[in-house]
Amino acid sequence: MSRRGGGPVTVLNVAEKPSVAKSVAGILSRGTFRTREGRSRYNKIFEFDYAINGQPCRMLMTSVIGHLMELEFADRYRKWHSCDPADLYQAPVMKHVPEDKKDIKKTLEEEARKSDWLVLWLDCDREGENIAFEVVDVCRAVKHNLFIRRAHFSALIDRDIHEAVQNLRDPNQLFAEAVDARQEIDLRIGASFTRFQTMLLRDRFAIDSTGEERSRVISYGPCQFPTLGFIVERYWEIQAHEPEEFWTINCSHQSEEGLATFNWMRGHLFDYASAVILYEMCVEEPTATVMNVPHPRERFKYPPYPLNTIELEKRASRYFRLSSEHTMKVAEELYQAGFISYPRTETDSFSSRTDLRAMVEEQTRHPAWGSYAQRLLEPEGGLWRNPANGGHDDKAHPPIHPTKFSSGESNWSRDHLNVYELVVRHYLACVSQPAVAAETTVEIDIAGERFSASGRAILAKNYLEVYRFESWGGSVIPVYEKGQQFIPTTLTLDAAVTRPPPLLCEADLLSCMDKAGIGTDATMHDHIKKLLDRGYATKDANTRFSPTNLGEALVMGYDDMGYELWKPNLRALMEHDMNEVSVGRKTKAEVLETCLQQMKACFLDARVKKSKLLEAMTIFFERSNNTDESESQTAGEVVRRCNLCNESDMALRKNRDGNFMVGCMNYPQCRNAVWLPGPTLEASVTTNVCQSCGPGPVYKILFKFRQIGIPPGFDVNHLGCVGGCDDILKQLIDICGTGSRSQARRTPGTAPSNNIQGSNTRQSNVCIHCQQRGHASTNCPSRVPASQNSRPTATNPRNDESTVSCNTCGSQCVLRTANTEANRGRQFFSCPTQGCSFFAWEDSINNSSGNATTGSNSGGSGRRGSRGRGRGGRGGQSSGGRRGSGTSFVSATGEPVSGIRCFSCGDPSHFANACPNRNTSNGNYF
DNA sequence: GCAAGGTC
Repeated sequence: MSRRGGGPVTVLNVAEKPSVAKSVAGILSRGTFRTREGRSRYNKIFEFDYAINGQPCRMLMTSVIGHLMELEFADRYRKWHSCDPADLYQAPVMKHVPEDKKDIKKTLEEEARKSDWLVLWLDCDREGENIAFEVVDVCRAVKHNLFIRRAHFSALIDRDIHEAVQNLRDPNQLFAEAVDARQEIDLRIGASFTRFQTMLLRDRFAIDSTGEERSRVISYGPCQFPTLGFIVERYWEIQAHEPEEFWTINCSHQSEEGLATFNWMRGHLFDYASAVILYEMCVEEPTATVMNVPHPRERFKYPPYPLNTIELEKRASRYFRLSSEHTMKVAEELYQAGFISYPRTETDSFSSRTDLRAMVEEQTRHPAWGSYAQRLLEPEGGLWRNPANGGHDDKAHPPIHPTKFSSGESNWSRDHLNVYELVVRHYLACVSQPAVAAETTVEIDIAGERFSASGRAILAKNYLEVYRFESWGGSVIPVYEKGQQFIPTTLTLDAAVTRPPPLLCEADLLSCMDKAGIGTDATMHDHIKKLLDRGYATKDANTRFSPTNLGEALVMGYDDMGYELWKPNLRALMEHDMNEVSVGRKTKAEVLETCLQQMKACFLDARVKKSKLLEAMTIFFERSNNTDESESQTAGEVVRRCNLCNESDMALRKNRDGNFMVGCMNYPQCRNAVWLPGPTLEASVTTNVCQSCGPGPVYKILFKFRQIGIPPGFDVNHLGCVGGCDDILKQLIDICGTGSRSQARRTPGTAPSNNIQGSNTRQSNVCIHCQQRGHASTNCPSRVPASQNSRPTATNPRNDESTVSCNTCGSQCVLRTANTEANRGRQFFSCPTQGCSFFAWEDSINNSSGNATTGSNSGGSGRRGSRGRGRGGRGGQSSGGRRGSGTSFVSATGEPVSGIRCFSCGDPSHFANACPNRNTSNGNYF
């Protein structure tokens, strides 16, 4: 440590924000500092004496307000028309202090001139380090020989602050450089794409009716676009969803003790015939036998982790429907008034040095939760529990917690009351014991099918008493004894339909951003608000987001170019590079060069492919009158009146990829569309009217298919109807698919479209059998009742193996015999494992090995053929039935068994319960 | 007029 001969040195201390300057001054001076005004009315200067490592110091403590500087292009590049946007990848950039920060700069300059040392108390993260160097630049410019040191602290508590000042270090240049690189990349990419797309699109299209096009900015940013991408992607997922029917057997039992609702342990089946067979067997032998009654098991519901910014925003959105942006505004005001701690924090664990009980003590006076706080402090109550550690620590701020008691201030709005209440109740919940319950599960067997029912008795609510935002329901079921038998009160076969996931709500969006690393805890709400301000998305009353036409068109345009500029990957790569710079594995210059080079190439290519953006916009917007372009849109030939909106005609069209569809001319108001087979080479509307489809007239279309694209047996020429009567068309779509965008963009987990009647999944009440509206598939007039004609279509020769192993769940499948009118005596395999929905008719299994005959071991009834496990192959053979080999099952002798397919998609490599079509993340597919 | 990052 450098010292000057004997006398005190003057030390200028600078914090990132006024509150920290005041706290640090208070701690170091033990509350004896003097305050004077600086040039900025927010940034006071605190003075006190202190000794650093024995060196007497005259301390001056002041602050900035976040970044002091902004990055900007050199003058000549600032006007939008001053240069080609591509030039912005090389244009000189410089940091400057914006007008509203000039007074802070002046204070720093004045105080630095008087000082010998400069000690930097910025937050201990990359941005803080970067701000530190901004402060250094300003101060050194007026005082070249300043001695510069950095204080490292993780919390504004005495021990940390005293330790920090006695262990001053050098500022971390690498951290600051990582931020420099981030700033420069963000600016160059953001400005170039924003200028490009604004100038390209704004004047060409009538984007809004307010006549404000001239001032509209169609911005691009590496955070705002991925955020928009999440919204659009979910919207497309909903558009692409095709409802699929499934069946489940439900059972209930009403006794004097109450009602028990039993769930089928297979869950549900997508195959109607299988479900009916199992159901009919249950109905014919409906006696339920109680298989086991395990002892009640203790269950816990744990309190949440300590509150950080993202959780505060998510919960305020869920509980009070506040926008994240508004929540932060209210929280900031509560913080400024001293009622809650600093609201921008990633930290969700309390330091072991925090006085947790003192904060509870404060709240004991509150009329609503005071008595709970009091009980928390009573040791005999046993309600206290040290808070869990959420695993995040930004090393700068503690979790959000109450800092001052209030039972409501006169100037508080309802939102202030709500946010304060959330912070307090959340804190009290964190230091409470979890809720406890006893759960019992009863399992019954009806005709070989298993059902279960659960009851839950809440033993102690604990934290739920104070955390009114969460609940945990109790339910009571009658007591059963093992072996007990009863006849169910109801036993039904019920149909349901898969539903698309909901639009993203604000909490979902924040989670997506958090997971993908888009924005920081302090800026996420800004990015969301920006999408609304820019007119890229809208938010409904349930805080769910939809893209606007503009938002969807932009994402569609870039997507069609083949770029993932709207996906989070780019930001993730940039973040990764920033980390590399901050640990010294890459230099700032290196990262800037490679990243900007790639982005410039992408920019230039995007400009070449600008027609994709224009085409996407054309789908949603009229051409503006103030352009001289004369790209006319062909109206297409009318095929029929739109059977969805009944307001417009539907016309035959060909999209830019050469795919044909018949779409409503009222698009985008009406999205009714029928996509035609992918291999369609030519299509033209004829004057030939279909005699069976209505409401008429529905004109037939003359197709010419690509010979190479259609299966053998189909003619390249076909006169077809899109009204729903044309089986050939249906088959071709089933086999070859369509050119539908929704199909092309379908997420990997959704089933292919075979809906010839319309891909407009907003109208989801379509019978999946006849594709007509107005009835569910269970009531479909075209359908033969399953009990009369429920045989699967499998035509494979009889299988000679009686036992197969389910490769999905690893269990031995059981050979059973159907006992229903339609299928009496027919044998089938079913997997006994709970939750595994494997079912296969024994006579549909094709095994050419001709081994031992079936049935010889199956006993009189054939219900429970008990065999050795057949998995794993024989001798040196590998298990030919493993997934991926094309056959999922092996016989008892190790031979592969073919002919068993997934009920859902028909793929022989898996069964329905492992079908990727069901395995989507949204939890709404089954 | 453009980005995202600080913060009053």
